[in-house]
Amino acid sequence: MKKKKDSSRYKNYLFNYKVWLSTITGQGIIDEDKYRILKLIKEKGSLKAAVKKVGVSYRKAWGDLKTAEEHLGYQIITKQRGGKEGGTTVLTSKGEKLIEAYEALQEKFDDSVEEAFAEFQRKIKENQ
Amino acid sequence: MKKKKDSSRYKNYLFNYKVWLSTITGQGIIDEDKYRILKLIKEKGSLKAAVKKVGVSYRKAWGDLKTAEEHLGYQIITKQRGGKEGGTTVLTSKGEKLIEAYEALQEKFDDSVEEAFAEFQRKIKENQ
DNA sequence: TTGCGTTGTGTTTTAATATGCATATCGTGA
DNA sequence: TCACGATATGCATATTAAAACACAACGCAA
Repeated sequence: MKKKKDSSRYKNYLFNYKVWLSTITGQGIIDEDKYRILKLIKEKGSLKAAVKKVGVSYRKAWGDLKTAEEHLGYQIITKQRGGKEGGTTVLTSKGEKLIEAYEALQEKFDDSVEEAFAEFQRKIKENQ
Repeated sequence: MKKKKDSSRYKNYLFNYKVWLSTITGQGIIDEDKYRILKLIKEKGSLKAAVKKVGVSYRKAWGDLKTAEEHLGYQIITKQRGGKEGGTTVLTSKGEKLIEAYEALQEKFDDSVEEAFAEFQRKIKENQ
């Protein structure tokens, strides 16, 4: 049995919300999972270790990162096969900028939507 | 070949975002599709007509609405079989409140995240 | 030169969702 | 009382995304 992963941003309300970014053609750029993987790559220097912790398959994460790079038009990670450790994956400086931008975005979202959520809930509550 | 439906909220940026609400246990309450269906029910008085326009199967929409009602704890639509037209589906007043609250939420999102998006994009642009 | 551990990638399997189909139920109006 | 058209719902099929699997490729270190 696989544990169910949920990348929602939990709020102090009855409801969740999720946000993710994609290109206008629908290609995924970054979401909570990919963000966590990138953070762990930065920490561990290994994609394999990162996906294990996040609980997503290596195959999928590898493909997702490749897709994201293609659509961004630049590399966010640099990978190496072989060597003492078997190989490594590290963030490029652009990759670091990406996660910083994503963090800032999430922070702004958290702040700015709080009121919207509170109001939604208040309106829904009137229905009880 | 089925046409791919996308319930993203398109912005004047390179990116999209999607928002949807669920209970904290992950049960879907409302998203863009369900919102559109409810609007069309209000307009047409028919679930069948609504799902046709939105492009989702009657079977699914019917089940989703039922689930949403179970988790909200009240009815958002009232349905009738038989009669001149074969049957009808209309919104309850609580259903109307729900879509109003959802509209207000989306509006607030649109307003409040605009700045966050702009800043994200500005940061990402530095990467080019 | 062999083994190790990780990246790289196609193929197969599995699981989750949605669709499609079949058929019952109902209420009006002809 | 019969046909119509929409709702109601189980079930079988199809679709899709993800996971699992299986190896190849690589480079260091013993």
